[in-house]
Order: sequence, then structure tokens, then C-alpha cells
Amino acid sequence: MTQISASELQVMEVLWAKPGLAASDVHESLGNERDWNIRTVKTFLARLVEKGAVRTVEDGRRYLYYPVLDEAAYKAEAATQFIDRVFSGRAAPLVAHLADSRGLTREDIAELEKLLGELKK
Amino acid sequence: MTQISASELQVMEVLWAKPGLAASDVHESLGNERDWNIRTVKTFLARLVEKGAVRTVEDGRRYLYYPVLDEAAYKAEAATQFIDRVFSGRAAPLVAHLADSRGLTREDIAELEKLLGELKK
DNA sequence: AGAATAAGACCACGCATGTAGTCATATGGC
DNA sequence: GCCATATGACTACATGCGTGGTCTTATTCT
Repeated sequence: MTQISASELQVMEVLWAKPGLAASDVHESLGNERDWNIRTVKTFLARLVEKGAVRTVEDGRRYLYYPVLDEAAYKAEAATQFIDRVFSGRAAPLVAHLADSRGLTREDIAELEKLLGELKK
Repeated sequence: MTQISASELQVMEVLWAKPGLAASDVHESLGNERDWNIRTVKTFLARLVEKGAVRTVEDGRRYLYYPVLDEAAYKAEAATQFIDRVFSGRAAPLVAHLADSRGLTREDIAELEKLLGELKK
């Protein structure tokens, strides 16, 4: 698994939401969140292509970018790695810490309970 | 918050478990997990001191290392950051993904349920 | 048609990180 | 007392990442 940096991930999020954008579109989509130079965005796209997370399709004299990496699979893997790294692979302490710090909202708690109910089957 | 790298974190774990070790002790404690050269371990310790995460106490001609950073506080913060980065700040999807990747054991689920029960109060 | 613009290709550069090597010195065993 | 060893201090160096510049070429506007 090649690693994807935090910045690259933000680019992936855009492509997961709208596959097939050109670099300038990605740049624009990110405009609200990050004030990156268009070249910076292109650098990230190029690195993502190198890493095999994104592929290009020619469209005249520009490229359209499509995610190759599956969002759910990536996030599941990232979650597992994070928990291994910080919580020795135990998920429960993570949730406990979240409760402490951020204070899970009432909805979070309800959502988690529902989820756990389904998982028990 | 200065960032702590994955390797540095492994060193922190040793010091959280046994505060006041010398560099050679830390090296030895890590022996099972990581086959780092003693100098590599010292580099991490030095960087952790620079970052203010660890402090030294002289003990003859060597140092004993003590964590300054609080383990629980660090982990809570790390969890929050991770969830912000990867899950747009929503905890529930994280747990869902863990379930997918079989990261959750039956005990985890039971533990989480108990936790949620307490949180609801 | 000529100029401004926009795309991709390639390059740059400083800081963080992983991974140690070298140097000076202090100490402990013989 | 002298030498091997342990320890800290300082140095090194490749790779990744964040950030963007330059160069060339193609297209569009006037």
C-alpha cells in the first residue's frame, strides 16, 4: 500500500465526490477549503497518478482524473492502520478517547448504537 | 501541537509504560518490536526532547527520559485529528469501516456497547 | 495574425523523517 | 594507569511532502 498524504487525500475526496474532473476543476472545487496554487494541485494529482490512486483519461489537450482507489476500502484500511499505530489495534479505547475529547454528539451515540446492533448479527 | 511521527510514538509508548528509562533501556525495550540501532533510538529521543514531548534528568553521565506529553491527552487529540482528516469529523463512519475490515472483534463490540451505555448518561 | 492564456512536463527547495555514522569524552576492568 | 566501552553531541543523507516556479506548446480572443 502506497501511502497517501493528508493533502493528497483532500484531492481524492474531490475526485471521489465527482470523478472525471480536470485539474482546474479540482482546483476550483478545493477553493473553499484550501487556497492552493493550481500547480500545487497538479503536483498532488501527478503524485496520485504515480501512486496508482488516480488514473487519467485524455480529453483534448487536458486530462480528466478518475479515482482508482476505492474510497471505502481506503478508509477502512486507514482506520485499521491508525488504530494499530496509536491504540495497539484496539478500537474501543479509541471511541473512549473520542468521547473524552470531542464529546460524541447525541446523534453519534445513537448512530453507533444502531451500528453495533447490526454488527451483532 | 508539534507532530510526533509513528516511530517517535513507539518510543513514547515505551516511556509511558516505564518513565525514567535511559536510552539503552528504551532500545532494549523496543528490541522485540523494532530492530533499531541504538543511535536511531537516541535520535528519536533527542527529537522528542526538542519537541517538548519528553524531558531528561541527568543520572551521572547519562540521561533518564521522562514523558512530558500526557498519553491520554495525546491519543484523544490524535483520534480527533485522524477523524477530521479521514472521516470529516464523523466518528460513526469510522466504526462502520472498522467493522467492514473485520477490525472489530466480538469483545470490541461488547466493550463499545458498554461504553455507549455509560456515555448516554 | 499576433498576443494572451491555459495545459502539461519538468524542476526546485526547504523541512520532516527514517536511519545511522563519527567524534570526543568519561568510566570501569585489568 | 591504560585501553575498551558506553554515552552524549554533532553530522549525514536519501526520500517524502508542501509549495510553487519555468518552459513549451496549443488554443482562444481581439
